[in-house]
Amino acid sequence: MEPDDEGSVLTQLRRGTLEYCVLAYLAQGPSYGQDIARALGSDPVLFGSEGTLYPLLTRLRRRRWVETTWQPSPAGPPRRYHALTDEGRAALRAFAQTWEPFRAGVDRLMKGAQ
Amino acid sequence: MEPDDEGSVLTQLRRGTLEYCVLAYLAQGPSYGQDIARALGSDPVLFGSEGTLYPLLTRLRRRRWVETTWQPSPAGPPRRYHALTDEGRAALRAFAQTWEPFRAGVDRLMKGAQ
DNA sequence: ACAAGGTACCGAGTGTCGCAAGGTACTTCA
DNA sequence: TGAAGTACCTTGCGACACTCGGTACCTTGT
Repeated sequence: MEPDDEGSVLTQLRRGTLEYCVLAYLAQGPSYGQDIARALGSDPVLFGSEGTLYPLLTRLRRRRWVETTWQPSPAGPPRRYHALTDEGRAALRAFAQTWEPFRAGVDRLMKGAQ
Repeated sequence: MEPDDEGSVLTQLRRGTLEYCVLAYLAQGPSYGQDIARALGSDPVLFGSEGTLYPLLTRLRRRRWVETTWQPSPAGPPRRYHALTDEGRAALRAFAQTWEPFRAGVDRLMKGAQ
């Protein structure tokens, strides 16, 4: 893929934030893969493809930031619901405190560049 | 390294933005490696170590976003000055237009998570 | 009954890029 | 002459978003 393709700029931007975006979405209530993909995908800026999501969710599970339960679907195969743990909430708060000054720093530099 | 270490969160955040931060700094005037490192390093949020910078500058040069000239230093080895090209300025503008909605999207999700 | 299509989950392989550590070279000054 | 400061550069590594491909479940139409 071309390195100066705009898509790849977004790809790089999403690194490190995507998993916290998922956490933030889960903070509003438990959800399952396809729903998360649709929700974050509705803002095409935040989320690329579904193939990204499942490895990410596995990572969150391994870190015990989410706990999962299988639940039957009204129509279709069962869904794996992901619920934030206390550790997950703490990680999300920690991220928010890192994100804030970072975003401020980038904004300041960008503003100075015009 | 611990995955929930705060340093590594920043490392991931910097991906994709760091090179545009350098471009933004260069938009204020040509500069050389050590000076860029000091300038961005003064905000410890944006910049980690010097080892990151030179590969990054090489990348910018290869994409013709900067042009370099060697100039003698008042004291010490010669410095390689990096100046933004028109292409570099265009890339910076394009990034600013990608960054804006991205940052807005993350902010919105983070705000909704409390 | 059984094929087709929608829903849902998952994994292997790839490439990019920030980082740590280590290395080279030039200049000045004691 | 050797130590200290400045400046540039490379190697090896790890994290993670992405692409592509695959499996399984359930409903519906014929």
